[in-house]
Amino acid sequence: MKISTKGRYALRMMLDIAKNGGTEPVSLNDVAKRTDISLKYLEQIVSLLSKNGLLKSRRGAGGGYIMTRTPDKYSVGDILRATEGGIAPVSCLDDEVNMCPHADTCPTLEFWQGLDKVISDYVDKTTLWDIIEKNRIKNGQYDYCI
Amino acid sequence: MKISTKGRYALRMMLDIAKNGGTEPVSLNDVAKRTDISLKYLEQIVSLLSKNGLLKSRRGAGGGYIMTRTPDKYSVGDILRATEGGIAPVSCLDDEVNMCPHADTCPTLEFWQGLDKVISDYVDKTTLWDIIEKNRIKNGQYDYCI
DNA sequence: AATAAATCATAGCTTATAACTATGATTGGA
DNA sequence: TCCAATCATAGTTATAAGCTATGATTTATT
Repeated sequence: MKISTKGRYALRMMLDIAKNGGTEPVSLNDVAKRTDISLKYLEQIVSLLSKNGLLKSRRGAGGGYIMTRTPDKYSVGDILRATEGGIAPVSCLDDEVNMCPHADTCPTLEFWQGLDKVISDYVDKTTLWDIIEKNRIKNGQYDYCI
Repeated sequence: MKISTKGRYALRMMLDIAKNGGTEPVSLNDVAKRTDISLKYLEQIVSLLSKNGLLKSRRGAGGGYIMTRTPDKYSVGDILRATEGGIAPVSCLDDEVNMCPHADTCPTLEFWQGLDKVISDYVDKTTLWDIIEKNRIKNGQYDYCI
């Protein structure tokens, strides 16, 4: 029941780009230094984010990544769904492919659906802006544990 | 972000024992047949449940496992915590051992704590009785997908 | 007392996934 | 033409999941 590093690092990265980016693109190299994640691993994760339309890229020198919307328009759910492979607590709720043949009689399915819902509701209502705003107070030096 | 088979099977097993047990112990062999889980794997999982006081055992012929309380006194959270190794979405929230050195400045910690809370609240408020009761209506043949 | 049915304990095994690292191609501004 | 960046894909290593296997111990029944 753990979020993987992909999801956690993606959140770090998006927060970093939200803070340090403006009209100019933010290079992954800079993100890597600030977030303490290897450039090569970030490249893999960022590819998921841009494939899913959360970031757009500019190639070549002076390039980098730019947000496609304002921080309050990104839910953490958007970010986790793009990078984890489905955030449902059981795989049969992730998509039609994993949907089980006897879902209609499974005694525990309803319970798992309920759990999925409280998780989804929570991650969908929290935005990047919320997280940034709450941390504005303790403005100083920070480090991520997760 | 998936619950493992240990947690899911433990829930199946507890439901099975709740339904099929009374004053007499329920043997794992019977549980194995009904739930379609291998006896050997069930033995491992049940050991976690009895270590944590969720079941008590009677050894020898005619033995098996008996519930220590009524189904409405078991939350699904009890069962998952006994069998998964901590249900928090990030390991630094599981226990003091994994607690991170710079938790006081981590910008995302509060978000994860909030997620942990909605999950805990949900699994703690749902009991075995709730699940059994909801399935009493569709009384017939059933199969678990999960 | 012997047998069989059960739990209990621990080790091993096989597969999948996580978490990266490495190599190199492509793009585009200075 | 550099060089700084993204992009694409393959390879590597470590860890954990998901079991299976072996055998000991306990206890009701015959």
